[in-house]
Parts: sequence; C-alpha cells; structure tokens
Amino acid sequence: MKINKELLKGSTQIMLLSLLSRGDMYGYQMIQELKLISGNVFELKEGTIYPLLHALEGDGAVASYWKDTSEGRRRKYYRLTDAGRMMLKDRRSEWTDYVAAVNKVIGGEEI
Amino acid sequence: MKINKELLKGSTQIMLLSLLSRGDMYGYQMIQELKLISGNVFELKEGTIYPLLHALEGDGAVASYWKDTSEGRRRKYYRLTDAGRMMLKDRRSEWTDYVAAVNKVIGGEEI
DNA sequence: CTATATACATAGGATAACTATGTATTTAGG
DNA sequence: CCTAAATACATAGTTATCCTATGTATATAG
Repeated sequence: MKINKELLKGSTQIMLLSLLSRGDMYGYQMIQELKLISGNVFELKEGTIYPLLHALEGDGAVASYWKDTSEGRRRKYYRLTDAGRMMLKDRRSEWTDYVAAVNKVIGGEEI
Repeated sequence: MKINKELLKGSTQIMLLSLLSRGDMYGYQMIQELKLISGNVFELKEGTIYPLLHALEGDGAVASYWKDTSEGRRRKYYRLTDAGRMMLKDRRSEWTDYVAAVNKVIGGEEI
C-alpha cells in the first residue's frame, strides 16, 4: 500500500495536472482558475507555479509552446502529455487513498 | 475564507490531536495507532512525532506526564488540553474546506 | 503619465517531515 | 547465555516544498 510521502507536503501538482486535463492553459491563467474554482481557497503565487510548471515539463508530464496575443502580449501555454495523463491518474488514486486514510484517523473520536 | 497555508504541507497535527481526543497516549503508541487505523498509509517516524509533540506541548495544546510500567519501562503520556480541543475543532473545519477545495479542482475534468 | 494588471522568470528564505544517530530497557531466538 | 529486535525516548542535520522578494516587459485605467 503506502502512498507517496510527497503527497503529504502538497497537492499542487495534481491540481495543475487536473487543470490542464480540461485544456491547454498558461501559467498566469492557472493561478486565476485555481483561485476561482476553489472559491479563493488556493491563491498560488507566481514564484510557486512557474518553477512547478518547469519541473513538470522536465519530467515530461507537460509540454509548452509560446503564443502571441493580438494585443502584443506573449503567453506560454502548457499542454498535458500522455505521460502527464498517466501521472494524473496515479496522483488521483493516491489523493483518494490519502483523504480516506486521514478521515479514518480524524473521524471516529468523540470531541 | 482562505485556509491556513501550513495545512497544505501536512496534516499530521490534526491526526495527533484526533488520536489524543480518544484518550491519553504516549508517542510510540501513537505511531503504531496511526499505522493501524490508517491501514499502513501513515508510518510516522520517531524523528517526526517527538518534535511535533514537543511543539504541541509548547503551544499548550497537549500536556505530558511520565508513567512507569510494571516491567520498569517509562512512558511519557500526552493529554489533550482544552486549548488543544479547540485547536482540533478549528483544524477539522480547515481540513474539510481544504479537501472540498481540492476535489472541486480535480473533479470536473474529462481524463 | 503614473499606477495597476498582465505575463514571464529566478534567487533566497522559511518550514515541515525525514534520516541518522544516540541512550536505555525488555523480550525473543539461536 | 548472549545477541538481535522491539520498545521508548530524544535531537542534530538534511531535504523538499512553497513563499517572499525581486526583476523584466507590455497593456490598460485613472
């Protein structure tokens, strides 16, 4: 059994991969989407998300490409690769196991 | 809204507090209980749990007392204080919000 | 025309949990 | 009998994650 211990430290990776599974996005956009979808619970900083995306790209989970907007602004879009899709599937089951385990521990006492 | 960002990094504190809400326990025992209840998902190390218990005691969330067993072994028991009980209540609602937020993000895509 | 929002990037710092190591006692196995 | 493993505590040092701070550059609002 035994889940990845890194999961304990954070769940940002699985959320980024999930966002990209809905469609290609750029970093700044992902920060806003995360904030919106989570109802202001997650407000990732740029200093958090960009290095994370670079790491995911280094692992081959995502691929990036530049795109220019009509206003002259450049954006770096990220796309989920097949490897990333597999990674997401694994992380998802880890997440489920993890939450179930915590709930077993914290639910079942009389406060 | 916005939950405690430290929650992202781990949920050990809430689990230790929850264990103690069931009754007084000593550190080594809590490691075993956590492993048992979680179905081998959590196998906290001594290097993790002892400093954590010391920190919780420093915060006034738990109180400790030594007890000798009949075999001559000494054990340091921890008891949840009223402050700890309040802390547990807060952490519990944070945990619920946190899980709900992650699920909103990761559930709702087509893989 | 200046402040804010957008959009990228990285160096350095804080913190949580782990590894490694130490002490001491009890129990199980060869 | 004696050594290994389990019990029970403790802490120093390492690693990894996320944040803060800072930088560049363009577009938009007041």
